[in-house]
Amino acid sequence: MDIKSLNEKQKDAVLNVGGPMLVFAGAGSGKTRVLTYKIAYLIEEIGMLPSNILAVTFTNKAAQEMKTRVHDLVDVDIHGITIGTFHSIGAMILRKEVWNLGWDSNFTIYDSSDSKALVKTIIKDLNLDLKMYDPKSTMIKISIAKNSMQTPEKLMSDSKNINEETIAQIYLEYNKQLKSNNSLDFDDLLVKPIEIFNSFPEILKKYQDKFRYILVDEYQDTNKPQFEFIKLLSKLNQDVFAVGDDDQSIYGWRGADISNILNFQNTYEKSKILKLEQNYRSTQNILNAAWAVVSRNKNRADKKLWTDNDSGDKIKLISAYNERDEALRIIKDISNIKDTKRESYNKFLILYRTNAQSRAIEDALIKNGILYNVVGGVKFYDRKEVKDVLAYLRLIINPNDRISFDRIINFPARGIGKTTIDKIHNLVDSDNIIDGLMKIDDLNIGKKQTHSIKLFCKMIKIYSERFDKELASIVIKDFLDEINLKEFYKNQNTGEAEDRWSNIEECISGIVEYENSSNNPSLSGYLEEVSLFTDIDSLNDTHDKITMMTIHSSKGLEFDYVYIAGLEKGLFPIERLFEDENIEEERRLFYVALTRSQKRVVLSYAKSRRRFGGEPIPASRSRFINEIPDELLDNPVYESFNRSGSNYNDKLESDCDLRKGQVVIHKIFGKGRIERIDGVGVNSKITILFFNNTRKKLIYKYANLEVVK
DNA sequence: CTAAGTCACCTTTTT
DNA sequence: GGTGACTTAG
Repeated sequence: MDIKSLNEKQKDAVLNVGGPMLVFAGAGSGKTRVLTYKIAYLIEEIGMLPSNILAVTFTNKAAQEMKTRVHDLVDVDIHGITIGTFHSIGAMILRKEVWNLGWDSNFTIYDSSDSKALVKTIIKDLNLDLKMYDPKSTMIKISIAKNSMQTPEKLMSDSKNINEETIAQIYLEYNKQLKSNNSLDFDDLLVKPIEIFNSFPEILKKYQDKFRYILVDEYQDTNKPQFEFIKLLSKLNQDVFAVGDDDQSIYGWRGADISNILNFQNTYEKSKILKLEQNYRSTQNILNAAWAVVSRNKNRADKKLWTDNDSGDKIKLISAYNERDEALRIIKDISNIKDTKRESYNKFLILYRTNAQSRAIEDALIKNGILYNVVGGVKFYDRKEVKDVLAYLRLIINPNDRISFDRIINFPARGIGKTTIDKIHNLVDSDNIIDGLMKIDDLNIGKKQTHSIKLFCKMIKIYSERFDKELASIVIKDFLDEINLKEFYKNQNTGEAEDRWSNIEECISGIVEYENSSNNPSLSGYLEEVSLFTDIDSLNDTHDKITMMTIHSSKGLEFDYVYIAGLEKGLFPIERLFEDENIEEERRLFYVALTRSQKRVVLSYAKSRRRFGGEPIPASRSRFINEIPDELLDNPVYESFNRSGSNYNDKLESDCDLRKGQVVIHKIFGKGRIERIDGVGVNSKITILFFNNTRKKLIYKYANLEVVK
């Protein structure tokens, strides 16, 4: 490894070993380089075993990248090193140790929709009003309690009224059922390891001895259990290397506590503090703008980024008529830069505050035939059809999992309705629902239903044995054949069903991919990977596509050209209805957005915006625009408004005009051929004969047709 | 019990 | 504009 390529501060951070250390690493200051060099240094120069190193990152993708980069830096085999997210490391520890708390190691990880489903059944079982205790907000309350490490008992004794008491009661029951389902939720992955460490000192000691040196990335976004986890593990050796930037703390709403980083020295006595303040990423103008914004915050550590880079382009402001116009103007600007500077689409990033904003932009990109990549939003593994298949796999691995059982006992339909399912739940008292059902001869339900249930259970049993012995990707195909899933979708004969089946096929290729990339593949390993997978993990910015995502997802990334859309009052900074508005966190979010850019930032806002597909609501520009000094803006007063931007007759639009005879895809009706077009422009009526032999007359601007080339 | 249709709610941000 | 929960006719 070549230490000479680091600047003085970075060298300090890398070479200083022994005792706790906190590095304030500003945006673009070479934080990842420091972390990878530090690990390389520990291994190559200090002689530490890779297996004694623990590195925590914020995403799986970051973990993977870090592994590869360390691998490239050292000559030693780094196979034994542990790099992962808090959640994946928690899951890893729990697979080994959670039997101490009464779970089986094949536990299922519930995502938020599973947790919500479980909360809902509990509210129903307790005969509570679903309006009063709505599953979603109850689940959020439980999650907040877990993340502040409050037990149901504590919540119960602290409760001031019957309402709070009931929440505590639901929480208690929720935990009980998680256990009998042999399942853990996301929060448990952080909290349960701590519970084990506190109850079994010898287990804690084992991990303290294993993880001699601990590195934590994005320390500003740690919450209470994460803070506690690191503190416990490092207690013996006091070798913690934390890297973060309080200005980029944007997960307060999820329990992240900025004081973890601001009070590092109180937690770890005799710790060293270092600041990386040279920015290698952005232009002077971008940094100045970012500074003007973030320096308004009161609750922050004292530091200031500087750069040797050129001043660069000024920040451009786009003022649009509405959200569709905003999208068009952004696309125009991108095409303009692409043509004049000969850039490819993968240099461009479009950011927004809420996922819902992506739709208008996506529509415009599709109409103009520009390829794009959207991160987040409706996630692949959250799609109904994919979740159904995963529920089968989860039940096969873990027959205690009633949430998955409920999901698929009657999918595809096998004559088991609500009444039957209720009876099953009342009759089967063993945690293992499959074994329980096999034992009972008379379920007090119809002959047909009994027969159907027995068949179902036998099938699950048979496949559970097969999955033990054979490769998952092979067994799953047989399994899907057996339940006739392909026919189920094919018989519906709609484009939508066809999409659903192709998603399932994609899911199967995901299993194959997993088996090829993992050195010890198993079905449960696959399921764990899938539960902890986030969209950002699969981001591929080498394709020639524009990338779009929320600002939250963009943390840690960099792009040449960054567009921040929807800078409007109420949208960004977002208006909170019931909570105090956390303007400082919103401002940090804006800071994160600005500092993603290497060359040029464009801010945009619309004068009216539709929400929930309803009527357009007038909007005004965000206060954040005013927080950037005029001299850093290209067009401070905002460009004079003319309607040409919102007309659809410019070059961009004409590229995708429809013609008779073309084959198009409609999201619901599927593929079809255009028979005739009446009228011109966005209001024209298009007659299409769809391939399922239905004929529809659609209006161009609403139909959202995609042309098949 | 099933399938198709209607309705309400939704939108902060995510592991 | 899209999803999931609930309703109603077979």
